[in-house]
Amino acid sequence: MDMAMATFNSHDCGDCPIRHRAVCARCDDRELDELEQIKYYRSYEAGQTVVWSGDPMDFVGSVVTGIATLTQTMEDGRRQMVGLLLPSDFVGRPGRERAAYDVTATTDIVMCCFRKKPFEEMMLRTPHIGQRLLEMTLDELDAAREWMLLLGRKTAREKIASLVAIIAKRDASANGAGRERAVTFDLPLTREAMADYLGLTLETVSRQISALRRDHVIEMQGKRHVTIPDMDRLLEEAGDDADGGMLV
Amino acid sequence: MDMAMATFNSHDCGDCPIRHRAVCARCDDRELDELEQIKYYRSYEAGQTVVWSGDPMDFVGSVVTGIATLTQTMEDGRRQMVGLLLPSDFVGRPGRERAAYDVTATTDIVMCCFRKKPFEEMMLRTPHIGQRLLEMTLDELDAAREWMLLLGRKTAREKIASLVAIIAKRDASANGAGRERAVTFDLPLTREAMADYLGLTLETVSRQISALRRDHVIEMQGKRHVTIPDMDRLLEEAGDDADGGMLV
DNA sequence: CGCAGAATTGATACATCTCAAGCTGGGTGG
DNA sequence: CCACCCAGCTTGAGATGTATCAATTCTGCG
Repeated sequence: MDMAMATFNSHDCGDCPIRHRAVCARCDDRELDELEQIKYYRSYEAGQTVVWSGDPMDFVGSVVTGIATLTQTMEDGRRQMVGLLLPSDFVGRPGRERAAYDVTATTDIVMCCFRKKPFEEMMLRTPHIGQRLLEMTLDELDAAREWMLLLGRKTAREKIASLVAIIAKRDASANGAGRERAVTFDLPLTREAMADYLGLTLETVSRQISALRRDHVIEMQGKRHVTIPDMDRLLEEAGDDADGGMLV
Repeated sequence: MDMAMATFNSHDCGDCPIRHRAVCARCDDRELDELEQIKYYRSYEAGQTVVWSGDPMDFVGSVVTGIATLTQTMEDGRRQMVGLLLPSDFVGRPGRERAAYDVTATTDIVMCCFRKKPFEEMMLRTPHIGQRLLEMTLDELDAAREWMLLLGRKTAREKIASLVAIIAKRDASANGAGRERAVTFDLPLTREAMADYLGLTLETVSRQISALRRDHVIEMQGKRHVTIPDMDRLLEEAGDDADGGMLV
């Protein structure tokens, strides 16, 4: 808890790091005040389960810091990650009683939660929230569809390259860096989580990472820290068009 | 065109077959009047492309009758279907200039289109539209995530069984039938389209259909008409829990 | 009737999975 | 402080499911 809160101590929406990107992005000061009435923070340590699929869920909320995942599990244990939740991403569905997926913290996380009932009522009165949520949901749907192409049609090597590219891109946009020079960052996922993301086994993930390393598409310092010497080369390996499929 | 319009001749929202399910579902009479101002119908024949990915798109709209697909294509030609559009499903994204996917009619279809600019303006004034669109988008996101599990973790046999189950379920709900007795319906997709849906080759699709037929999980009259003697058996083969993963 | 697109079936190749054996590095208790 | 331990990771060898290439067989239609 202390670890997770270390980088985030404020309870004031005004200096919230995700103020301009989360579900509250379009809210004016009055609306923010109202949201503050029903909000509270919760922290989870890396590895903890936030909610189990099928469990009742009496809140919705936003990831403030850290990374969480949405996964689906079949009866025999096969697992597929279906969402990667980064800061500002929304968890839960207004109008739904129970969680549809397992939500797991992969790093320490802080969430900004709203009690579901009051939030739903406020949504009806406050178009700004619904509008922003629609926008975010459409973005998620696009991401899910890109992911479907990856799962259905890409080779293991392309899958790994794609995942690395996605994380690199997110990091670049978070840190405001351009594409001009070598990018470096940490993989926030274990090999097993990557396998669940990509529809592979963890052994195949490991092998393909080794192969990309051998071919100098990526460089690694330790098991988690990655350097991309040539982003265009990586995107080529990912099978995306050179511009990374950006939809303006 | 005539074929497609045969089952739908009205231009009055009042007797529209998707009135209660489409993006206009929550609209009152006044709002419907306003929508009628900016709406027009278009028909496409089976096989026709409605829009190409990347092309400018100056309308949004709903499928009224027939079935269309959303597909993504890689540079080397690999294709993955990322959406199956049934009557009442929405096409296009408010705020987006260009189509993100290829939209193709797989049967003759009729679409109810709205000019994009006026529709966007009306959305800002009319919470009912945005609310319904949010609901529909969240449903699509759930469907996309179920599909991701299929693409990432299911075997070819399970994929085919799942697809048949999905179509059977939709048909049952359209025709109001319960689960009690044998269901029969037409596959609205070619083997190739099924392959694109499932992330398989068309040969594998064909082989697995033959296998399910041999094992009496499905029965077929001709190449398209299917009978399900035992729905629970089919769901078992699909790898879903017995209740089909219904989220109430 | 015969052609063309759609579907089936067969033989083989190959990518990924499975099972199994080590490796590595950071934390812990003796 | 060091040896051990253990989770996470890597690598290997062999099995297997699906893709690929190729040949027929259907089926609807001009």
